[in-house]
Amino acid sequence: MGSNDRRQREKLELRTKILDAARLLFAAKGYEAVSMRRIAEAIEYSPTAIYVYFADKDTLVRELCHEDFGALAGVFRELTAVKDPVERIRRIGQAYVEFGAKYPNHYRLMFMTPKPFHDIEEKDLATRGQPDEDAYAFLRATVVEAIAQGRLRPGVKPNADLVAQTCWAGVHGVVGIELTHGKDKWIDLGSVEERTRVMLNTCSHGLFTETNQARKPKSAAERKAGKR
Amino acid sequence: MGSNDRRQREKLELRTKILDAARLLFAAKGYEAVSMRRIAEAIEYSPTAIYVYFADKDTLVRELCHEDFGALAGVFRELTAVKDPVERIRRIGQAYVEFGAKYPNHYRLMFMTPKPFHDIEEKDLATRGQPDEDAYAFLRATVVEAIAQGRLRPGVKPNADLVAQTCWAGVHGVVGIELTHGKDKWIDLGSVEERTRVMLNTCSHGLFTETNQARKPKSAAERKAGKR
DNA sequence: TTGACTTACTTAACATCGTTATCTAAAATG
DNA sequence: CATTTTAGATAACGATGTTAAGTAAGTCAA
Repeated sequence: MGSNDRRQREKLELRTKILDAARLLFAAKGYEAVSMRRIAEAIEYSPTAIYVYFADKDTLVRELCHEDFGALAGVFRELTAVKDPVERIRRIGQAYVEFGAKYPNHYRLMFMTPKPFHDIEEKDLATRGQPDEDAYAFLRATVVEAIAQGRLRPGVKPNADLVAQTCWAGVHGVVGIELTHGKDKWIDLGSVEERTRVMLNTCSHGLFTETNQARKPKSAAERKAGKR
Repeated sequence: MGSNDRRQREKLELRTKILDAARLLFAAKGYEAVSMRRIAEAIEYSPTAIYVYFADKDTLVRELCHEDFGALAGVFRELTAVKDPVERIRRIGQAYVEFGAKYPNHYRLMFMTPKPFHDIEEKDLATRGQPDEDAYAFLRATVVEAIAQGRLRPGVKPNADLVAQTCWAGVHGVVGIELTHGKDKWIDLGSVEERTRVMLNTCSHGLFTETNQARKPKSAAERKAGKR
């Protein structure tokens, strides 16, 4: 029946209206500043109407973040074009920091707040391990590629998770410091960009071998190993 | 007058009683779980009595953290004994992660929560730049030492703040991931210890030169440069 | 000793929050 | 047309941080 469709469409409309109103408040003021009553005021409904669409405040805001994470996923997807895995890792890190700096409140909630309980939902389980969807899996896959190409610095344990998590921790730390101390005056923080660059250099040199070194096409070793 | 002294002593007693009660709640359950009313209940006073001693909840808990940070400062102080600056940096990082893992709630508040406004108090200004008191200054001073000894990896900009902040960001990221994703199931996290080790190795090799390399006592370069 | 002032503390209240229970009215369904 | 489902509203509960106003005791000068 057509009217049924219309009702569902209207319902979806209000749902996105709620999300949009919440997004504005959340982006501007953070989690605490978003209250059900203020969202309700913005959309001109009663506060409890929101509970028809979202179980509670937390799932609402998480849903919001989940949506906005499409942006980051999109950037990551584009990075598939970067052939050199180590260079791709650098780009991933750069994109990650840019995202954190641009959406501090989203970042805080997604990466700096322990998830309550419903951490593993069907959705999460479904996208688990697919690089296009799961940002960590994408990083990990790139590390696997780098390891396969023998790009690990000698002495580094060839554990993809460990290496990926170290890269992640590096940029995560840069974002974290920026978000919580970026406006402090007692510490002499440079620009995020520069700190990111130094961190990426550190990870490159600390975990991997130089691109040139491994790719030098005229080395004796390569000529010996090259099959193609 | 003696009775006046007694009164002041009693006042201090209640103050520490408040802090102790708050400490228990805070360490166990975190900032949100600490409510003025519950503290009041624990110390058997009315909730508003606390406001005689602390301006608001935030300053109370920050004061608490400030006290407990003596532990970290103490560990740092002991590290002065480590002669090699790069090794000392490693130890600083290790102590930092251990502190974060041991006192997650303290860590969250001090390093993962933007300070409201009163960031710069007299106390902070007074201890500013003294390595014994200011953990960051201690790290920075060690980096300065390392740079002075020519231990920076070629290509790394000899900016003490930049290098120090990169080391800090590295371990800060390790702690951050541990605190917010340590109990997640969707990600394959190894032990904090191992991740810390890899991160410290990464920073060592990414930012500094090998201890051996710079200290090898029999190299021609050193014999030429050595004055003593 | 007395009277004014100061300090420590309590009671009551305000504004806000997330959330639930209960109700109403409209739409979908048989 | 009667029944059931649904969307949404009103009112309320229990909790929060914080403030205003009151009280009782201590300090101190005359």
